[in-house]
Amino acid sequence: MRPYSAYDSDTCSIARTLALIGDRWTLLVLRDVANGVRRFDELASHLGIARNVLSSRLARLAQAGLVERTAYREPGERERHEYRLSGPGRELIPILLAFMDWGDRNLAGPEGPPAVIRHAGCGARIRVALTCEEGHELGERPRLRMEPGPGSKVRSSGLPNGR
Amino acid sequence: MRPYSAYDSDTCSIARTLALIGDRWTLLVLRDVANGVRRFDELASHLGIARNVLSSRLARLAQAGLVERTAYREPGERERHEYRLSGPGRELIPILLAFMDWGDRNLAGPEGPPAVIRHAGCGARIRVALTCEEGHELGERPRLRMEPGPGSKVRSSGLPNGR
DNA sequence: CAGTATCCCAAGCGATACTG
DNA sequence: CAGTATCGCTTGGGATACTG
Repeated sequence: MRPYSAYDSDTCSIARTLALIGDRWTLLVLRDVANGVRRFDELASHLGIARNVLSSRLARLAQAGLVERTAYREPGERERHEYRLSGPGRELIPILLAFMDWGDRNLAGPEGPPAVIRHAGCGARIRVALTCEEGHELGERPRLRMEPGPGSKVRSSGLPNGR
Repeated sequence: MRPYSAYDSDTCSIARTLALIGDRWTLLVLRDVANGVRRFDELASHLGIARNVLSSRLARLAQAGLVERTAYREPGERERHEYRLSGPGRELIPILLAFMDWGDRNLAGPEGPPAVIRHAGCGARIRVALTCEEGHELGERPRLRMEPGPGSKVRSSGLPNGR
């Protein structure tokens, strides 16, 4: 069986996702949009991001289909635009919550976490968990095994340095 | 009730975590280390990362306590070093799996996912899921509510632009 | 093999000015 | 208000050379 490093690093869902949203600002933009910050200026002001950068991030997210840019008009007002998560965009929420969970546990001060996520229906806290499709409980230190999938790609090691 | 944008953007577990591991390479380094790639040269070669950058990332991760750098010596060999995830580092695994899950669903080609994670015990696939502490099932589009926690911080809007 | 140090470049970012 | 365009800088990163 091949070692992990025999497989191409870029042909990996983590690497691919990172290439799309793995820069300094994108995840924070998505966090804000997920929390109902919908207008350009409000995003810019809350995040403290440069306007051109925000513009380019929103454009990329819209093109990738993670965010929808829609026009609307409140009575008496002129037309405005707003940004919302699309379907695939909402599927990113576990990523945001996984970051939040880790930060809460490892980087929060003694006061406690800066924010709490609750189930809107019952008010209980939401957590990110790993589940086994057989239904087994996975404790704190689950034993995982990674194996190549159908889309795996072995590294073409023709070049001198194996790249 | 204050809108989300009234709270400081940096005082957020997502922002804090991102400040630590949210650059172009760190998560990939962690992915490799989590998969048993333990030696410097193997990491450098597999990732295609510049050696100085790898060096600085590993140093930061070691200092933050996410990765442990240990010396060891195989019989007859000279001393070597290896990198492994520490306890807090292993807690990052849900983040990695959340990225992987999203990429599998949204960025994989028709062949299927490049890799599969299984429960070492039973061989069933592992998924990332959101759970409610009351035990409610959370479907595809769970209704979540974010509320300020004890460590929340309202934006100090003394400056002209509200920063 | 396992790094560290140096050099240089380019992407990414911030500030600002401008347009609908 | 909601962006786009331009400019200049800073920093992250790549290549390479060097040391234990």
